[in-house]
Order: sequence, then C-alpha cells, then structure tokens
Amino acid sequence: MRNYSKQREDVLNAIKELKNHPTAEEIYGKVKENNSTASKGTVYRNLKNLVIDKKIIKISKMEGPDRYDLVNYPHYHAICASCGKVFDFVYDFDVANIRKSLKKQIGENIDINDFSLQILCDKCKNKLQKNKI
Amino acid sequence: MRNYSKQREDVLNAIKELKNHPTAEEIYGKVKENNSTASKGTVYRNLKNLVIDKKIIKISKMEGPDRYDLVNYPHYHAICASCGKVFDFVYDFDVANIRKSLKKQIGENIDINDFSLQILCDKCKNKLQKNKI
DNA sequence: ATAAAAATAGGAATTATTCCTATTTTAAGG
DNA sequence: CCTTAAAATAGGAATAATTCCTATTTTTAT
Repeated sequence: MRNYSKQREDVLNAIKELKNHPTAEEIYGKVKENNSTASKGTVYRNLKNLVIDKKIIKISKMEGPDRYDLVNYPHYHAICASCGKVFDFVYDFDVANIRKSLKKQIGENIDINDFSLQILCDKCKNKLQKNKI
Repeated sequence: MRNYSKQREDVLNAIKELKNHPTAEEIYGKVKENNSTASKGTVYRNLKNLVIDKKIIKISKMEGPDRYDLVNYPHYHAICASCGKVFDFVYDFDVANIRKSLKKQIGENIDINDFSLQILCDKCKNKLQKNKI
C-alpha cells in the first residue's frame, strides 16, 4: 500500500535535527536546507504518513500552526490551553485496559498512537483567578 | 480578568445547537444565523476562552480545520490519524494520580481539561496492512 | 525489462486564522 | 446613578496554513 520514498526520510530526518516541536513550515525549511527536493505538498503528505506510521505525533495548540514531535522514547504532551506551553511527561497509561474499554464501547480494536492532555498551567490558572473568573 | 460578553454566550449556544463537532466556520455560520453580531475574530477569541473555561474542548485531526465539542458529560475523543473518524468514549482516567505524576515531573499543579487519543481505527489498520506496511 | 501503482515537484488556489483600530460594553467605585 | 478604565467587539483586511492539481518520476512486482 505504501511505497518507499526518499522524501519521507528527508522529512523524518529534518524533524530529528530540529528540536522542540517544529511546525510544518519549519520542517519544510530544514528539508530544503538539506537540499531535499521535497515540495510543500510532499512535506504535508509525509507528515501525515509518518503520524500514521507512529514515527511522529502531532501537537495541536489553541493558537498557531500544528507542531510535530519524534516518537523516540515513550512520552506524552500536556498542552496549556491558555499560553500554549507544552510539557513533556512520562506516564504509564494502562493501554491494554483502555483498548479493551474502547473495544467494548465502539466495537473496534484500535491502535493507540498517542495521548495528549489539554491542561491549564499554574501560571495561567493564577492569572485567571487573580481577579474574578 | 474576564468580563461577561453576550457574544461568548452566542458562541456557546451555537455549539450546543450544532451537533457533531462543528468547525469554527460552522459555528460562525450558526452564530450569524442566530442574528448575533459576533464577528469572526470574536468567534475565534471566544472559542479559546471557552476552552480555557472548560466549557468546550478542541478536537484536532490530521486533516481539515479544528473542531469543537461541548463538555456536557465526561467523555473523551479518540481520533483516527488516517481517516479522521472521531470516536467518543468514556473512561475513568486516574486524574488525581496523573496530576500527581505531572507535579513531580514538571513541578506544577496543572488542571486537566481534556484527554485526547490519536489512534488508528480498524478499517485504516486493515487498509494499511492489506499489502505491505 | 515492463507496466501499473504510488509518489513527487512546483506552485497556484483555497482555507483557516490572526490582526487591526475605532467603537461599544462591562464592572467597579464613589 | 455617574464616571472611568479595562475588556470586548465589529468588520473585514491581511496573513499564514493547508490543500490541491497535473505532468513527470520513482518504486515495486512480475
């Protein structure tokens, strides 16, 4: 179903070189910097492919473009809805049980690629409480 | 810190009327249909405010614009990275323990607004496996 | 070596989101 | 109930992000 493509490797390598959750635009920039022929459409298409293949995950905030992160060691992201700060964290979710629960509820044996938490960080919580709501 | 606004209520009401995870554009459309004066900027600003206030959550897929959902009963979303299908599900995450773990790792007492799972649904898994990876 | 399927280049086109400023609304205090 | 500063909005322009298109190239199976 999926063929090999040099450009997909280029995209993955660009993400490896860029630290800290790059955007598609930043990845495209790095890819070109590395003299890959990959076009913008190719970058977007392969970002999706890489997510499907569990090589990377997507991070979405309340503001700004989506970001991507390598799946190198098992970690997840907690993203502040207010300031957008991303906290990397480790947690031992009971994946087997969650899958079982999903199987019961939706009747499908899904694969879990990633967990992501929408949170409010300390700083933003305080800012909101400083006065009224 | 935050003042009352009629338009923010209009946005929330539009989401209540629209079923099934509307986009900002769809919400804007409904809001105008309801004769609210809310402009596009106002809709976006208040979508963010409503997320911060835990009235709604944002759903992000690999394709297309972000979507929003009411926080009416405790449920979460599992989103297929390939086809974008959204599965609503219920699960009793150990929120207290997750918060404790986050506190230890990042030193902050964050509030958890939402969990979201990136998954691969059965259908897409099969499609990918039909041939090679 | 050949052919069909998959992937790409290059960038145009389209969407989604953000931004801007003058005006209006809200909430607090006297 | 006045007044005022802070917060919010309208209206839409501007920008940025994403998708789309077609001819060409690459990949893989045979």
